[in-house]
Amino acid sequence: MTADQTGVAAWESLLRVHAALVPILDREVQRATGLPLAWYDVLLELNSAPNRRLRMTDLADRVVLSRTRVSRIVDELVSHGLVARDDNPADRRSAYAVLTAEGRRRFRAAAPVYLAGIARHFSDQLTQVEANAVRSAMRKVLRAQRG
Amino acid sequence: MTADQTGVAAWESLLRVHAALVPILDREVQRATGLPLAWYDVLLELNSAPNRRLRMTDLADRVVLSRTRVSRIVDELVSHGLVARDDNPADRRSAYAVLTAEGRRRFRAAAPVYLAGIARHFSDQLTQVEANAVRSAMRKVLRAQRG
DNA sequence: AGCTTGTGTGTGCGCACGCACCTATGGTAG
DNA sequence: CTACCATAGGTGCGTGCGCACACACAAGCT
Repeated sequence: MTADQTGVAAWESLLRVHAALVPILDREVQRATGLPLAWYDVLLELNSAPNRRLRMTDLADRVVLSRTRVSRIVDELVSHGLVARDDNPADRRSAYAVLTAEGRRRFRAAAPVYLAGIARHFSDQLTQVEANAVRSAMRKVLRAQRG
Repeated sequence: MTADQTGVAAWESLLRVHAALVPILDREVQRATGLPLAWYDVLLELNSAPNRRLRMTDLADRVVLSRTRVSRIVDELVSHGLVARDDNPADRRSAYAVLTAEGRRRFRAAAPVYLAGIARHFSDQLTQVEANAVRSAMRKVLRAQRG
C-alpha cells in the first residue's frame, strides 16, 4: 500500500467512525440526561470558560457548530433556563452567553454519561499509546488547517 | 494526563478534524467537478462493486449515509444519467443501482480532485507511520462497534 | 462631524438528513 | 393453500443545519 492509499484509507475510516459513533453518543446522552449533544457541547465550553461566559462568536469558534446554529441553540438553552444572554458593557454589539446555576447542574449531571459513552465506544478500544497517536495526528491536521 | 483524558481528547480532536475538513472537501469536489460529496461517495462504492452494481441496502451499508438518503440520492443520480435502477430478477422486491458509462466517466474525473484534497488537507500533514496508526485505531473502534 | 470599512449578532429561507410508516414481495410453518 | 412474519425499498414529514442577508455598533480616516 502506497503512502497515498494509506492516507486515504485513514481518512475514510475516520469518516466511518464519526458516522457510527456520533448518533450513538447523541442518543445515549439524550436518553440519560435529556440534553441533545449540541446542547451539551455548548454547556461544556461555557463551563470551562472564564467566568463561565463567552461571546457568541468565541463560543462558535470553540464548538463544532456554525455561528448561526450556536445562536439558535443559545435561544433554546435560554428558554430552558440553562443559559442567560448578558450584555457586554464594553461593546454593545456583542452578547455573552452565561451558564446559569441550573445549566451548570445539568451539565455536571450529563458529563459522566458522555464521558462513559466515549470510553465505552471509543477509548476502551485503544491503548493509551494509540489514543495519543490519534490525538497528536489530529492536532497536526488541525494546525495545518488554521495556518 | 490520565488515560481517560487522553481518550476524550483524541475523540474531541477527531470531531474537530471532521467538522473542519468535510465542508472543505465537499466544496472543492463540487466546485471542480459539479458532484456533491454524497454523490461521489455513492459513485465510488458502485464503481468498486462487482459488475458496478449494488442493491440499495448493500449500498447504504457501505456508504456513510442512511438507506433513506441513499434512495433519494440514487433518484437524483438516475435523473442525471449517472446511475440506472435495475430490477433484480431473483428478488422482485430489491433493486440494483448500476453505474452507467457516463457515471463511471464522471467518477473517474472527480476521483483525482477528491484524492488530492484528502492529501493536501489530511494525509500530507502526517507521516506514513502516523496515518497507519490512525487507520488501525479507527479499524479497531469500528470492529468493536459491529461486534 | 461625516463617511467608510470592519466586526458582532440575529433571522429568512432552502437543503440535507433520517425516523416512522407504507407497500410489495419472499420465506416458512401448519 | 393460507397465515404469518421478515426483508427490500420508497415516501411524508419534521428537524438540524448553514448561507446570504440585514441590522446595529465600533473604529478609523478626512
